[in-house]
Parts: sequence; C-alpha cells; structure tokens
Amino acid sequence: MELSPVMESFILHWGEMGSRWGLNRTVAQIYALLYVAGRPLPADEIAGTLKVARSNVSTSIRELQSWGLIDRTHEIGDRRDHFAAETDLWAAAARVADARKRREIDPTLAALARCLSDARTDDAIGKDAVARIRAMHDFLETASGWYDEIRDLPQTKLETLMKMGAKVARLEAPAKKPKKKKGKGKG
Amino acid sequence: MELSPVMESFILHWGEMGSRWGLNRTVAQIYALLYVAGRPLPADEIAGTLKVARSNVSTSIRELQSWGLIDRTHEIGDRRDHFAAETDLWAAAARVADARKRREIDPTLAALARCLSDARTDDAIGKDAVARIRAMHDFLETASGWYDEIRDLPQTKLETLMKMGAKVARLEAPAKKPKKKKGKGKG
DNA sequence: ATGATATTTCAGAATATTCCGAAATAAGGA
DNA sequence: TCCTTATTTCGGAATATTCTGAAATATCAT
Repeated sequence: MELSPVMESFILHWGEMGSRWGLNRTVAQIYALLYVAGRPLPADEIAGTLKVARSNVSTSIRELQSWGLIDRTHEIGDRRDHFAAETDLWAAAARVADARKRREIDPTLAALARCLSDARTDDAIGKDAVARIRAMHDFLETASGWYDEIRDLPQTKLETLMKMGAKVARLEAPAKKPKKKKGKGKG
Repeated sequence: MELSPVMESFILHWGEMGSRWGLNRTVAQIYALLYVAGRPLPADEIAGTLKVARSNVSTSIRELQSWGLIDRTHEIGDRRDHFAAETDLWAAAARVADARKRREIDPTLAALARCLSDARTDDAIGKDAVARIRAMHDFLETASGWYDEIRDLPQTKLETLMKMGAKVARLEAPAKKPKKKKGKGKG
C-alpha cells in the first residue's frame, strides 16, 4: 500500500506511542496502518508497506489478535488472510484495558494476597509493614472493582457519568469546612 | 536493611509489575522497598539491601523523583540524603497518571493535531483516512478531558461517583432499541 | 499424490535497555 | 586550603528485546 506523508507520520507517531504502552513498535505500527487503511490488508502487503519482515508481521498479528485489536477477514478469490483494525476506539481501548488488567493487575493482586497470607508465618516482618502491604492490596482491589463497574458502559453512559462527575466534584464533602469555589485547576 | 521473606517477595513482585508499566525493575523495587520500610532510607542502604550498584540507585532515585513518588528528607547528624516513599496510594497513582498523561498522551495529541493540519496539503490521503485520524484525535481529547475532570477528586468523592456509575449502568440508553439483557460477558 | 501459495517457527543477528564500576563532581568540616 | 564523605556522570559490559531470513508446516487446487 502506498503511504501518503500524513499516513506515514501517523503510523510513526502511533508506533512511538504504542511502545510506551507495552506494545512493541511494529505491533503498534501495524495497528495504525490497518486503522488508517480503512480496509483489510493481507500480511505481505503490511510487511511491504512498513518495510519489515513477513515473519515479523506474522508474530505481531498474533499479538494484536491476543489484544483483540484486529479481525481476520477473507476475500473471495484470495487465499490470503486479511486483517482489519477495530475502528471503534472505545471498544479498542476497553480491550486493551481488559487485557492489561488480566495480565498485570490480577496476578499482582494474587501475589499481594499471597504475601499477606505468608506474613502470618513470617516473624521477621513488622505489623506496620504488613499493614502497608495490605493497604496496597486493598487499593488495587478497589480500583479493580471500579474498573469492572464501568468497563461495560457504552460511550453515551460514560458521558452521563462524567457529567455527574463534574457535579460530584462541586459537592463539598460534608465533614470538611467548605472552601469557596475557586478555579478548579484547569491544567 | 534486613529483608524478611515476605518483604523480599513483595519487592520482587512489585518490581515485576512496575516493569510492565514503564518503570524499570530497579526503580520499581526501590519504590517497593521504601514503601514497606516505612521510614526514610539513605541511598547506600537501598543499594546494599537490593544488591544493586550505588550509581544505579542514584539514577533510579532521580527517576522516582521525576514521577513524584518519593521525597527526599534529612536526619540530623547525617549528611546523607534519605528517601521516603509516598505512602498515600491515591496520591501516588494520581502522580503516575499525571506524569504519563503529560509525557505520552499530550505529545500524541499534539502529533495527531499536526497530522490533521498537514492533511490539508497532502493530496495523496483520502478524506476517509483523515476522518479516522480525526476520530482518534477526538477520542484521546475526550478521554484526556475526562481525566482532568476526575483527577482532583478525593477518594470519598470517587466512591460516590462509582456508586452513581453502578446506577447509570442500569439505565437503558433511550435512543437505542434495548437488547434483552444477555450474559454480559463476565470473563 | 504434486506443486503452488500462505503462514508459522525459530536460531541467531541487530538493536535497545539496564546496570556496574571507575572517575569526576559536589559539599562539609577542620 | 585539604581531607573526607556523598552523589552523579558516563563508557562500556551484561542483559533483554525485537527483528530477520531460512526452514518447516499448513492449506488448497489439480
């Protein structure tokens, strides 16, 4: 596929961004390419356009599939697999978030729980240290639970919720002395 | 500092986790150590406990400071710097989120805006491709704006908001034909 | 079956990141 | 100032990750 200057720039920037979020450059670039392309592309065309090895595309495609970010499609008269990006960005973000939670947060929570259980037979650790580990466990668990609450909301409901959020932000906490409404830090 | 088995396990797991979130292992381990230690430690003690080079601690400390995750303190009669972890996990998470937004999201948004502006003079790119790039830009901008809305909320208000979230989740969207509640993918 | 095309696997090369240790710099006290 | 201690810088070693190209495997048509 022929890349226009802007498409190329888009793909490059997205590759950069992706690599900061745990995907590698090629994986992120492939997603970006499929996203701008707007039509399913076969693996060899991806390799040719991005100038990477065909085998690298194969591996990266597999990774994108494991994140649920692309679909495999077919065209009549063409035996090759074609791949299309998930273009609903809400869905894409939700998939990445889901996957990261499952891969990173959940195992960490389990490890922390194990620490807490082991702490009972560890007589070299102080009560306060255990309390801090518990605080971390509980923090992650709470955040994780909230995530479960909101992950299935469609965009429209999230918008409703966010509007509520703006209101909630303005309700002063009952126990605290209300401070005059001031420019809530805009940036 | 003498590490008990559980403390060691905690530090190791946290290092693992941190490395998946863009911090390197040593950086994450130092944070974990300072977090469980519950008191400020000097750099050489950190190096000794974690068995890493003193210089590595120096570099990692600087990184932790750039994330706003540790404070530098002093003790009388001791010329060395001491470092203490931010133990308020809400604050810590907010700092990391802030920093990542500033370092990753904001520059990406700027790059996308530049793409959109350049697209006007790029006659090789299609209207639909530009529209998709715009969709991505707008998505990030919206998410970014929501983040700004909620980042200053204290935990108590977030809790209120989350309770609302659960309610919002149950309101069916008015415009769309309500689809019979089916097993909303629990896995 | 056989040949043509598509895809995956994998060893090791290329690259990037992390880390150490020596040397340089900074800061305090006599 | 000079000596001592604390910290940082930085070249390159150690390690980890990514990528390639060749070989293996799979799929389909004849």
